[in-house]
Amino acid sequence: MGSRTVTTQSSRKDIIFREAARLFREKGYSGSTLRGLASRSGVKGGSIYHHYSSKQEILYAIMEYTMTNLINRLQLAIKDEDQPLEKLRKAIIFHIEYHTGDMDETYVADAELRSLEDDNYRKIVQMRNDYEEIYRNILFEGKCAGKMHIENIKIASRALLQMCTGISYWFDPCGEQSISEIAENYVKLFLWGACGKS
Amino acid sequence: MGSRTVTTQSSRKDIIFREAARLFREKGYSGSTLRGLASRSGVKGGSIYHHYSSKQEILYAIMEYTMTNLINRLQLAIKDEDQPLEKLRKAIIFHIEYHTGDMDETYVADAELRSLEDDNYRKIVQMRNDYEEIYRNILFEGKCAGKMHIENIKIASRALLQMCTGISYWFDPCGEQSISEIAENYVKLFLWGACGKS
DNA sequence: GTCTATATCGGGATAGAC
DNA sequence: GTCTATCCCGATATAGAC
Repeated sequence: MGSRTVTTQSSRKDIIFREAARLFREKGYSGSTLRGLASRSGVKGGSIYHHYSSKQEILYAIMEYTMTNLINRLQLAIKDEDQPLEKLRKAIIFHIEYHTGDMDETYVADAELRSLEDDNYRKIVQMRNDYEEIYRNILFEGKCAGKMHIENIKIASRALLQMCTGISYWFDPCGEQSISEIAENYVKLFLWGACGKS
Repeated sequence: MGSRTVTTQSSRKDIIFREAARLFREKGYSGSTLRGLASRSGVKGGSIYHHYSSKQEILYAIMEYTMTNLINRLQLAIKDEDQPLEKLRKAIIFHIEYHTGDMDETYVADAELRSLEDDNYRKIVQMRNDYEEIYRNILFEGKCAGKMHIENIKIASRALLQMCTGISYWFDPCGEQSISEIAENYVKLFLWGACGKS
């Protein structure tokens, strides 16, 4: 997204981007129409094509932007931490905070893989794998250091991420629980389980 | 689904039902066409309407059938078990086995809520809530009995179900790991966490 | 119960004026 | 940079023959 460094103004392209994420989240990619997107963005149908060359390009832009952000910021969030348990904790919290902060984009990035055309599909799958690999590495380090007892790292990392990503399916920013409460709850749940130390 | 009690033959309606679940899973409800469904089912487009009155009715049939099955069979799976931990174990295993056995139907039931029209939507949301409530009750019993240390039951039950449902997003029936291996792995993970007893 | 033919509508995308 | 007008296609659904 071409966010300006100084001004607080959103360009029309930014608005279309944001509204597309919201619309795709609500109705799915196939269920969304460019006329509907135009209407929410305050323009008429044809004007979309001044900013994007196709519907598919909008979807790809959302997913590429989201995955790039996820990977870069996750690396930033854990780079100063050596202790595996603490590293995992920071990674989990980052994932949850990003997924509850940019809920529309992350939901789309998570749910609309099947709507990508071949080339786009390959690129995003690759990025998703890169992201997950960071979590697998953390679990692997923790296991080697004897801090975690994980039988199968692939399974555990998937379970962890799915459990955390799922928060954005029901999280209500106006609800009673704050993000950090929920996040800490998930960290404990994954580290110590339902029967572990309270 | 009108499954016969004796014969092994699938009626055409059953075939359409099954192929619809497969198609909706691959392309999403909005992304699927009745022509495509007809083609996979071995009939021409118009013939679908002899069995179902609309595309929406097919989607609802899949979701209603799946949710009914889930609720009934879950109750059956845990009805003879009093011990909370063992009850939870059986419930988790049931959920995973059903979700990996009828992958297409359960995926659709999980992902296509937004494609349901108002009345259908309300009914399925109600059923989904009934299903989740059974899990919440198990966690509640376990907590009261002092067997589980769960801060927030709503959060924990959602985390659990999302983590388990997610298996059907990547599970490969031809892969190396068997369902029961994966299921036991998940049970351990949820009960004891990544740092608990191995 | 399945077919062919068709009505009707709404979608993505383009062209050219302002 | 946005608009209006339009092209073209494919979608759901219906009607009536076989």
